[in-house]
Amino acid sequence: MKLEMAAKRLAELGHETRLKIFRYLVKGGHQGVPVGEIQSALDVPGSTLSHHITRLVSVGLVEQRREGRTLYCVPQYDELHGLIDFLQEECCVNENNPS
Amino acid sequence: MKLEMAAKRLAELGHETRLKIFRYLVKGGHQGVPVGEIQSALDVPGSTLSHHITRLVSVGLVEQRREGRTLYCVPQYDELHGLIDFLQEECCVNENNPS
DNA sequence: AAGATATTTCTAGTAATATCGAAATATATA
DNA sequence: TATATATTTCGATATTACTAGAAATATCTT
Repeated sequence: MKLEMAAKRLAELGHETRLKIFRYLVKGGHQGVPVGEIQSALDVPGSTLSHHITRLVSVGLVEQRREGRTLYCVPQYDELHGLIDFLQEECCVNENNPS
Repeated sequence: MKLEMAAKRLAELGHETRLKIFRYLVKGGHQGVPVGEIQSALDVPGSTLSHHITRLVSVGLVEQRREGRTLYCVPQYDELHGLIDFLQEECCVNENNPS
């Protein structure tokens, strides 16, 4: 993952409401969670929720799938793991080797 | 880790310059890296760099240790791992169990 | 003490983000 | 077609963050 993308994703997760949303999705599993369920579970006004979900989608951490009137939000586990790997990349390779 | 703290830490990492700084520190190991080395390695103006380091310190992702005129920045690996664990906590526990 | 080195604080202009009610859109059902 | 449900878009305001030059502080050396 490029640093720019990693920073964007971390920034989106770095907001209490969005982090709550994302964790709720991660907990929910691969089938995804309807927007309406997130709304009642987390008690966020619709317009605010929609804004935050749009941002998570915009950086690829969430995708959406429509079934009739219901929009499911699906967390992108691969991107999450890529982000985690990025944070630990080259960990300590310069330990005791001051450049 | 509380959600509020996790969000704060993610937000600080969600900035290109700060993420570069933090990764440089993570790579550098437990002894830490002098501010001046970060400055020349990443080519950031001193006042800007100081501002970003202060923010990383303020959320506990970095600590500092002074040796004479030199300030070493030490990444807090435990906090990083705590953050990573937080992101994966309860992963998929509701898979196929719509509430 | 004077000068050099390392880093921070101050300051201010600019830009980005958060919030949520109201209105709009999309889809289903009667 | 009319109504209900699900979700988004619009719009306006308020708050917070980014940047970097200049000045200040801290420590070391001579």
